[in-house]
Amino acid sequence: MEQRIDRIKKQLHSQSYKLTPQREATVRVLLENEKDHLSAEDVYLLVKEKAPEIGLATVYRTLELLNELEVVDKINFGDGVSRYDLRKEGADHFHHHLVCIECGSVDEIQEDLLGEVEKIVENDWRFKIKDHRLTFHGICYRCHEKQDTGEESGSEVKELN
Amino acid sequence: MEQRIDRIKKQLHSQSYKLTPQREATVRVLLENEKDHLSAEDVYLLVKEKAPEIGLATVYRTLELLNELEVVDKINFGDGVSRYDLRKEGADHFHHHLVCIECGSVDEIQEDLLGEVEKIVENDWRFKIKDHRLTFHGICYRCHEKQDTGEESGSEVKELN
DNA sequence: ATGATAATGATAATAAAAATCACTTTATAA
DNA sequence: TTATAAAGTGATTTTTATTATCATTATCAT
Ligand SMILES: [Mn+2]
Ligand SMILES: [Mn+2]
Ligand SMILES: [Zn+2]
Ligand SMILES: [Zn+2]
Repeated sequence: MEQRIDRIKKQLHSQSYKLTPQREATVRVLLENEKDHLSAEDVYLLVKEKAPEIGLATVYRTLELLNELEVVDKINFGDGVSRYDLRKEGADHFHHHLVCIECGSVDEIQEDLLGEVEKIVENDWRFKIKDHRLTFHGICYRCHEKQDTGEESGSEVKELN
Repeated sequence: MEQRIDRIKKQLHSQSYKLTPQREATVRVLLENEKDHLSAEDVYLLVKEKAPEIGLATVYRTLELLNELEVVDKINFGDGVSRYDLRKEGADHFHHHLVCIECGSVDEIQEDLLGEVEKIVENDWRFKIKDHRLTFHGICYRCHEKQDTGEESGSEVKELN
């Protein structure tokens, strides 16, 4: 955790940005919620708990900055807000997502899986890939099991797409 | 074209929706711009040319309806607006996209390419895939060539992500 | 210290999408 | 047909995520 923050600090410095208290608080929230997919508003509310003086604009600016530095990836699941996803350190590809249309859960796939596909795209379409977004929509394993037992779904998720 | 509209008409009727003149005009615009990725506003402006009395709200409602019927797919390239993409008839998967970070062009890949990947996801994550979104960000072949000759990019595209 | 620059927070502005509502068109049934 | 309900429309307002503005504060280099 501390080491991770230190490396982000260095990364900021290398582009002559500073790790201000507000930025650090924001980064900490992201690290502490690594598995989640927080919106700017989500981040704002969480940061406020430890740094109540922070402004929403600063959170937006920080997230934008972290996105430029490729510390976070900005992603849109089609529910009307951008979400910010901490990029795994050293990962050379953005991980993939499984969005459950039943319960709204978002699971992650860290495995690349696209190696062959990307080769084909680069060769056949002469397209130099810099990044990708891959999201599957479907039914997660939890909802499969629930359906078997006829249990309730218990979620309040905005309709996707 | 006419046959396609007829099939969409039947599809609407099968769910007891009507193909009103406004809906037909909207569908025609989508068909005539099949290769583009129009926003609701884009569609509105184009429909107005042939049906000037149409309202923006109706266009939004029609696009939402066509999305439910899986006639169009709603997609977000990270530039702040939803775009509507006519689904190829009989296609059982949503096609993929190549977004050029240099010139903003969006090219399409109709080939599936994900067969093996989806098998792995369904087996290893026990996730029943219903749909997917795959977008590559990078440099298109046109911009590659331009870079060789040092030519100008000539685009005014909102920053992606 | 001093002046320059970067960063912040409050607030206003922007704009895409959704909601509202009066009105019109279409379907249904007496 | 007539009337009654339902579906659809267009103008408009409302919502809300994000961006822009701007005065103030913190940081850095001389
Ligand atoms: Mn993720
Ligand atoms: Mn497309
Ligand atoms: Zn689920
Ligand atoms: Zn290009």
